Amino acid sequence: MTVAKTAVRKTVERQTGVALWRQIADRIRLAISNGDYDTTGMVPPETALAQEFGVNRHTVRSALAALADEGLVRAVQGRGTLIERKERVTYQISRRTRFSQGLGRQVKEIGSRLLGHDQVPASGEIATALGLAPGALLVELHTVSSGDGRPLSAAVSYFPADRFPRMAEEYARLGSVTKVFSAHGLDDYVRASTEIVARHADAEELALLELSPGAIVLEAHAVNADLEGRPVEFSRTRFAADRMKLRIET
Amino acid sequence: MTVAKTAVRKTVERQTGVALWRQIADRIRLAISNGDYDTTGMVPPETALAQEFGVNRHTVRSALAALADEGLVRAVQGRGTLIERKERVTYQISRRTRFSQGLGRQVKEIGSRLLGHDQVPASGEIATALGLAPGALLVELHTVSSGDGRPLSAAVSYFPADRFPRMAEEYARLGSVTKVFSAHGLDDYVRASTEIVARHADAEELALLELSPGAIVLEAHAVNADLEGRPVEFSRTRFAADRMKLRIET
DNA sequence: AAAGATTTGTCCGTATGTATG
DNA sequence: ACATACATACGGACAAATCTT
Repeated sequence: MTVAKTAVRKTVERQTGVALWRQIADRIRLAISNGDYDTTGMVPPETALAQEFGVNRHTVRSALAALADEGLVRAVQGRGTLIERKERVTYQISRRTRFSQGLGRQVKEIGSRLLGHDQVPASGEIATALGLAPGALLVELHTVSSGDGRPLSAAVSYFPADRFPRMAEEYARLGSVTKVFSAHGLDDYVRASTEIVARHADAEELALLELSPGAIVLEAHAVNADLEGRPVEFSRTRFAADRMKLRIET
Repeated sequence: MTVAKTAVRKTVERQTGVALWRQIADRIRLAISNGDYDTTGMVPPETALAQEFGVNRHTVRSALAALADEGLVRAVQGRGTLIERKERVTYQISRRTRFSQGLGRQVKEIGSRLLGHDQVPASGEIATALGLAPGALLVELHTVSSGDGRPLSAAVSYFPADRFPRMAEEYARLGSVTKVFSAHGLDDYVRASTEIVARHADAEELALLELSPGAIVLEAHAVNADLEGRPVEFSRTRFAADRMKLRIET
């Protein structure tokens, strides 16, 4: 191919504060989720991986041990390293985005846990997004959602308290924002806008999403509105980036 | 908030393959982009940071040195460590997404560099996305785009060779896919779908986007189609995550 | 069934990077 | 700048489990 030659190392980088075994674990995880090893259902032999990445076999073993610890692969002596789980869950963003709905076909069991709730005054970005005067009362929900036992996202959601006074209690009972909206007489709503940023997870997110340090989160700020265009929800959702893919239909 | 005085390193962890200085650099970078230090425009003193994170001052110095190397902060003897503030550029994704258009209002100067081009047979995901039989000829473009001299994205784009035979040459001349489409008689097109994944940058991306090791890229796979719904472009764009925000209008 | 090849598991030692004081 | 402790990475050798011939 006619590409200008750049002095690019095809191998992993050293002395960067990120251990080689972790960089290699990241690359193998990506290859697995890309389906690169689907023909065999196994990771290539340690010696082959060591050669591919230009490192010692021990280093590859450290990487595979980390992936085994995540439950992504399982090593069997004499046979190889089997892939246990490869799928990234796709989260679809469209005008009719519903959290649980799209996920239902991809995982057997969806979990929604309410970590806590509060009443807070609107301010700044949230007040603007919801079209409220600063100081208007909001219901704040902290939730974690998981698929087949693996945490997928941690969210903080805000709702106008005057319109959805029983939000927290109903959510604890129903486990779905869509159902609580229904219980408050709002039968339909649409996604107005979504903003997405990627960054390293902070300590709280590492704990909530059961991630290891250096992990990445996709943070989405979303506004949902009723059919008259009045905003009904502002949410800040942190997705575990290595377990999720976002799909946007336009 | 009430925090225990002996906050013993709840925030950073050891033996995880990520050096403490890098974990701390990540946290300071996040705090800067959150605007936590906006009142002073400076990072707190090294001793304060060392105490906050429960690490030795040497470790904090390593973290700050890394951030200075990125150009995010500048240490001045006797004064402190000054923040060189940089805003995230917003990239808007909608049915009418045009790369250069939305960026124009946010940066003074947009740069588009053609790294190379090739003719390749369609296969796998790309053939599917473009609705072509495997083996159909494609034009492949490698490009890097920047705003005010900072690299923002690196893309590999594919176009049906029979419909856009002069794609590579015209792009080199016009510097915009939209203009080349026009030159081939395609006056309008729409974004059909976009899939987004976040991951660590590989060695090639670190070089192309001038990132430091451990940096994050947002990878978007997009399909553009003409008004009859026939796909005209498949692109795989890697955005420098710490310089970009994606906005989705639905 | 036996032998050899392949692949993961474990042990030794050495050099360098990271973190503290 | 120095000293100390631990994590990371490398190299080699061999054992144990599995598959192929």
